[in-house]
Amino acid sequence: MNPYEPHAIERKWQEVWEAQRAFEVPNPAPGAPHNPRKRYVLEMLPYPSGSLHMGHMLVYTIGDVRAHFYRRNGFEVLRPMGFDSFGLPAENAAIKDGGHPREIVERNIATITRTMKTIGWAIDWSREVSTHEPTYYRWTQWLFLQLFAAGLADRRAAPVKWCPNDQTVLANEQVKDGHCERCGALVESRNIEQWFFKTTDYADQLLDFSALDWPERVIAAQRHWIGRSEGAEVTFGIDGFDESIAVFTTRPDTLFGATFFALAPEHPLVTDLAERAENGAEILEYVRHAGAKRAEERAAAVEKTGVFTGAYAINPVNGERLPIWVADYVLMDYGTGAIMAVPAHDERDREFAEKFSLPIVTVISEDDRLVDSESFSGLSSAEGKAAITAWLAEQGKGEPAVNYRLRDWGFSRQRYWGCPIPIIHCPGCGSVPVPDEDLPVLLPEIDDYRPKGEAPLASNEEWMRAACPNCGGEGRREAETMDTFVDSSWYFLRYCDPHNSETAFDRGIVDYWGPVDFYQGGVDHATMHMIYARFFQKALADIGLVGFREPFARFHGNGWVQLGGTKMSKSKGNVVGPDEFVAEYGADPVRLYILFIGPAEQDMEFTDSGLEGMLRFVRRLWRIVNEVAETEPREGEPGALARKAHETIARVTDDLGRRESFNTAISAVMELVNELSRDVAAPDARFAAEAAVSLIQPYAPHVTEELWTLLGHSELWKEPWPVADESMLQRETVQIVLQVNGKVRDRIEAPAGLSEEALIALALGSEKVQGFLDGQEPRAFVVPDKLVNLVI
RNA sequence: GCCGAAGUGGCGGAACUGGUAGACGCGCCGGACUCAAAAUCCGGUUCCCUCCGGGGAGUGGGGGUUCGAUUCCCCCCUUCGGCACCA
Repeated sequence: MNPYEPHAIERKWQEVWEAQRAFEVPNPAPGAPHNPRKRYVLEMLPYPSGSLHMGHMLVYTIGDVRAHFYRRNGFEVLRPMGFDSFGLPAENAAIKDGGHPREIVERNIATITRTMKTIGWAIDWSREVSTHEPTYYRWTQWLFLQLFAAGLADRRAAPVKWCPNDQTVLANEQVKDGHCERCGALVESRNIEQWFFKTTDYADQLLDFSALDWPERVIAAQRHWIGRSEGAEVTFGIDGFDESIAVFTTRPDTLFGATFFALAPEHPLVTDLAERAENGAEILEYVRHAGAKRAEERAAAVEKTGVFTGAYAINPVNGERLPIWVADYVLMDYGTGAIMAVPAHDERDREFAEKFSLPIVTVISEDDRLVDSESFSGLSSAEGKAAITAWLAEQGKGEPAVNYRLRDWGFSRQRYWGCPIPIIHCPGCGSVPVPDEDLPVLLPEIDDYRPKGEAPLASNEEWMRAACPNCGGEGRREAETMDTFVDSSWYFLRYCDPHNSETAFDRGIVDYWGPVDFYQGGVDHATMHMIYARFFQKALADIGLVGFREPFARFHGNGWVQLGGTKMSKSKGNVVGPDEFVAEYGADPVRLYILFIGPAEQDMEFTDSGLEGMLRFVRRLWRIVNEVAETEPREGEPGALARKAHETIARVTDDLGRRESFNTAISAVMELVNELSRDVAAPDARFAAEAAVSLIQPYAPHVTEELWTLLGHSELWKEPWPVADESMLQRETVQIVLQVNGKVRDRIEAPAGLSEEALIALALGSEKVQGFLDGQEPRAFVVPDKLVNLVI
């Protein structure tokens, strides 16, 4: 028997696969219909901002097991790979380590690719793309222009989040707890002109998850992020003035309980009111003070603050005068920036009312009925909402309204390392698209790309000057670049047709492969990438570029891989990559172990001793299969071992297919190997060995390929997935558990398929059972072939 | 505060449809092999009691449904994750 030498074996088979282009898959002929026997297996593409970590090891091994499993089950499997190489992660890494982002990124891509190949993942490398390559971002620009032409992208002034450290605007989605999602700096609010995608146009469509097989936690996160609220927009007059102010409320049923009115400090009416107020200076001082506060501070304020304007709003339902306050707990960028305050039924309004001794009027009773609400009294809260909204509409003082928490996606960045926005600003014609034939707008080389608060490209005067494509006059290029999430919003479409130089992708090819059947990645992208990509897909479908509206039919989130009890992170310096482990143990044991630790969707702890245990298993498998190959089997009928092998085939097939339970499939094969090890000369030992090797192949493709050869076969990766023989799953005898009053008292072997009566008779015949019956006549509950419970 | 996920041996976890709780692995204990060790192999390993036949308890806590509950229902506790002055 040769010793198990993982590195030699792995190199050998990787070379065979590469020479055979084993995992490349051709595109369909033009006009081919959608293929139901295809599987698009995809994992989120990596940022090449460093090397691979154990989280990548997990994600891509999950995808790899799926790719092998479905390929061997006769599906045409598309399993591509690429790099999300533009954007802040790569640029910040470049700034930190010195050098040009392109050099850093391309060096990292080379390193990562090498690692991926030593791990032996079954990737179609012919489809590799990197988002920073002009051949890719040309089409990112082109798709942007399609959305721009469709009115789904525009440039306008709006309140946005600004990271003072990264010196750029951030999308709402990229702010976590008031801090920059990338660098952790406290984020500021600014009102500046920005490029937006109109994600809010798709808010309702994005709330439709009916076609998606996604984990509840991810759907819940998106639903909450989009945050649809139904209610009414109500118009309040202002006593003594012509102006009126609209408010949004989800509780029109509480309108009779409004006791004051509040405006956000940024509300345009505040300056008007301040001019006419005796305490105008005080009001303006409050506004200035509130504006200086960061959003985080404002939210964290322990006490409500505000200032009275001296003006009064008129409650449209009863004509009551409500004092108008300015208060910074009212946000300008939600609803209308003004609220009717109902302290009895809103906690924040109550706090404010208590602080400033404003009245509190209860209008909803304990049993959820309207009280003190004139003719509406007695209605339930739900009825009241409808009735009051209808009445307001009749009077022209309000209408039903819906508000969303979701904001439009601000996607322009004041940074260098990103896809240039292909727009020329012309004093006469406005924002003019760069014509298709002039794409891509290449990202120019510049010396100083560090963030400086305005777009670095703006300092390249030569590049900035461009003729207006419309009038030929002197224009200036858009100097901002796109958020990296734009690049990753369509990469899965480009993978389908990666070398197309005529267009971003051929619709027929994309419709053939799409949507992604299995998407795998971190749930931390639930409210960022996963929303943006859904928006893109829907927009592109409406433009007519694709024929399906959801990019990822199925999604599975994976947990964090922890090492040494703490979450691995660069800042803690405890990141150990797969490279080291693979170099020491070989790829197969690491691949097996990362999936064996526990359920893939849960956080897991990667331990050296656990990995060594897996190495033991692989060596054991090696030894036992070798012994089987070298041993002449005894003559005889297939018996218990063959049955165990068929049971294992059934279990592993179910685990990898329906259940997506990758850890238990390994356990099942271990059981089979344990059984086989007890008798390598059994008549069915060879069958059991072949089953074990074949079933574990998706996890450990190298060692199983070698063992498969040893067993006298070839090319296991092409071998059809084994099928369990149903007749072998039927046992002739079964173990019957005998219970008395629900407690196990005996276990007996009995022929399978006995009637209830026969089983009861057997149970009563057990001496142990008799001892617990005290001679009484029991009632019996029977689970055929399994259990008899006798109750006295 | 709201939403989501989860609590099972010393540890990671298994038990899929209400039917043998603890598969598989780590760790630990014992044995074989060895001059010895490592490696490997074999056996044991939820806890408590035991006259060694066995008996009792047990899946975060409390209640309920059921012949029977890790699994279903109600209440509570804890941990992790998302969102959070969103009217």
